[in-house]
Amino acid sequence: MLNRVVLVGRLTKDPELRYTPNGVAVANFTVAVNRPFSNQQGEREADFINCVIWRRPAENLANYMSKGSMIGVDGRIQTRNFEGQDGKRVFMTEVVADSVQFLESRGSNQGGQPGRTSNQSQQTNQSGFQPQQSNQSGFQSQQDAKPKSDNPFEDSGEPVDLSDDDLPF
Amino acid sequence: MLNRVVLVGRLTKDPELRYTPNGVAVANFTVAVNRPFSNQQGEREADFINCVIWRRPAENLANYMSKGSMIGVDGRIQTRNFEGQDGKRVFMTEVVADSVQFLESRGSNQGGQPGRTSNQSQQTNQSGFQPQQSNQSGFQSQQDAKPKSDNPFEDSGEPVDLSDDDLPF
Amino acid sequence: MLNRVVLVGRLTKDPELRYTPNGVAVANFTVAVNRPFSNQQGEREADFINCVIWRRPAENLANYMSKGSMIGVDGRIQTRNFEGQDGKRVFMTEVVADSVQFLESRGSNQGGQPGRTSNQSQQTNQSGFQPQQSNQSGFQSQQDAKPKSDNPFEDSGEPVDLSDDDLPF
Amino acid sequence: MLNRVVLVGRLTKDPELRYTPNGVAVANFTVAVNRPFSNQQGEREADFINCVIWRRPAENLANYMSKGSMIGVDGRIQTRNFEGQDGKRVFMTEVVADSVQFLESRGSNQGGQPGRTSNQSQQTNQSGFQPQQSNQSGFQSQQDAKPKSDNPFEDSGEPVDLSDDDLPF
DNA sequence: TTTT
DNA sequence: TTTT
Repeated sequence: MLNRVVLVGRLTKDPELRYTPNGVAVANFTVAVNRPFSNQQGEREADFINCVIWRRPAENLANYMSKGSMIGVDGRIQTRNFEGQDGKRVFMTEVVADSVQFLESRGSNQGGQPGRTSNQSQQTNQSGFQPQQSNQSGFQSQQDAKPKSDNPFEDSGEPVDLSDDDLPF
Repeated sequence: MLNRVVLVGRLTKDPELRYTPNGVAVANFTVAVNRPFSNQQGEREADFINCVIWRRPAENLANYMSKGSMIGVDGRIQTRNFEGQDGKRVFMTEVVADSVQFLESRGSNQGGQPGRTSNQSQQTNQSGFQPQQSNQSGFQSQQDAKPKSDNPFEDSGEPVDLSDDDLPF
Repeated sequence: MLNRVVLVGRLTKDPELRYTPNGVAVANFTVAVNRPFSNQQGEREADFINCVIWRRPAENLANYMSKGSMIGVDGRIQTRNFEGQDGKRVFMTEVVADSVQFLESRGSNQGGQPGRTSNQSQQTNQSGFQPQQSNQSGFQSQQDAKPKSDNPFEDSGEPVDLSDDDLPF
Repeated sequence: MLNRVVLVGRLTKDPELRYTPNGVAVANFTVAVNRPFSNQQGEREADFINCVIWRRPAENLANYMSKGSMIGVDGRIQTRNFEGQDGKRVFMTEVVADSVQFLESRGSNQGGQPGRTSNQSQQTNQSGFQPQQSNQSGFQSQQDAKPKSDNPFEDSGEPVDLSDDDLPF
């Protein structure tokens, strides 16, 4: 049974990185993909597609990409259902990403805030490692080492209420 | 912005064919796609993916495929939201199929009820046109002429409460 | 950089299973995919797409599928070039399959030769294990155990002139 | 029969725009897609995938994208064979693009030569229409109007030796 | 409950 | 609120 999804679009907000009780990283994010046609009012609409990614690539995504970043996603559609807070069954459909490609971080052309990894200007960045520059690579998150980061959210790695049952492997 | 989905799986129920007030055919269906791995209990789970298809291919799907039929779907992910019956906003994600491939109708190997198009045995079918035989083609619904059918559901073509706003073109 | 291919079509011949000097299984096969439109002569043409698959799934494919079998392929496009026998550089494009789905073996509906695994009638097969029946599963080759087989070609596993350089991992 | 390809990569050279004797535009181009893994020498290799696109999107591609531009491709694999100049049959595999997405033109971050559409600096471009800026859109070529251009190659539209038999519709 |  |  085949189940394959490929998306290219922009993050509607910063990815949300969490850790399962067992310490497995998982990031949720939403990709806005503009439709290739206009509606009857002549407007271009978009689809807002919920995605999840696990482990190392989850951390890379959270480190390098932020609201507005353009990414590519290769994955599969997953459906789940769970008890809602009102006791009703909630059905949800999301894309489980096998890999994510960093196509362009928000601000990469304007010298703005390049992701949440840094508050210094991109222009004066001396690190030599600038994953947020789309023109340098378009690399995939799976192969990237996890860089040192002073992002307290990520470093804390505090477990949240996430069952390992969601783990696809 | 890229948005591409390919699925192969089985219909969880007969496709539901409707017509917009303007007479445009639209079919809703759900595809069960078995996951390629087992969960922690060692069971194989499936994803149940809601799909829509418009116009002629919608009619072909409803005519030839039924619960249990294996199909291929080529399409894109669409998200919508609407006012639920309880006044709350409902978000939904579905696949809009560009084309559907008929891979095998339920019962095609066992001589059972081949779709809803006929109540005579497949063995004695003299029509010469047997779309439900996966070994004869694997043809795509887009190219197929709509055959005469005494299926009252399809012929009635009664308009239902469906806005043309949903039309993707 | 994204590179994703999904195919559903039929094997134009039996898969060719080989082993690298290191004993790694690799199978070459060609999938015929009918085009969804007719040419100017009103004929339906097909694309004949060369594919490779490695390791266990290669053995499964060779064991269960044969000329005429319908399969699904999920993979990526690979290009290579090598010195031809006439000293000229040969460029080739093929699909490297990550996984293959067995949709229907040739003969599964006609009771003919079901793959190369058996020369007895499908009707009288008592083995209880009939992977070539598309109606029983549509399972993926990755998860299947390699069954006992008296196929001399497969068992010999004789090394051929295949470099491990071709190995994608 | 399903046949779907999605690529994201960079043009290895400027697209080659031609016209059939009937005046139908067609562009050939090659996309380099870096592989997501290293070979045994620890080097990252790439696949160089030949593509074709027809009609309006062919002209848009040639107008806006050039060597080094990053694009997304949604299409299908096509195989053809023809008589080579040495009388031998040549088999070729290429991707027929249904649509192309402009992700980033070469030079869009460095202020270099932005495509072949202009020889003035990107900085001082007053046109208000800057398709080569990936940060402004990521629009698809299908929807774009063909802009006025003084590119002699494109304007001449001289017919070349291209059979309309290649036309996919 | 959305990106450019 | 699921297919084989």
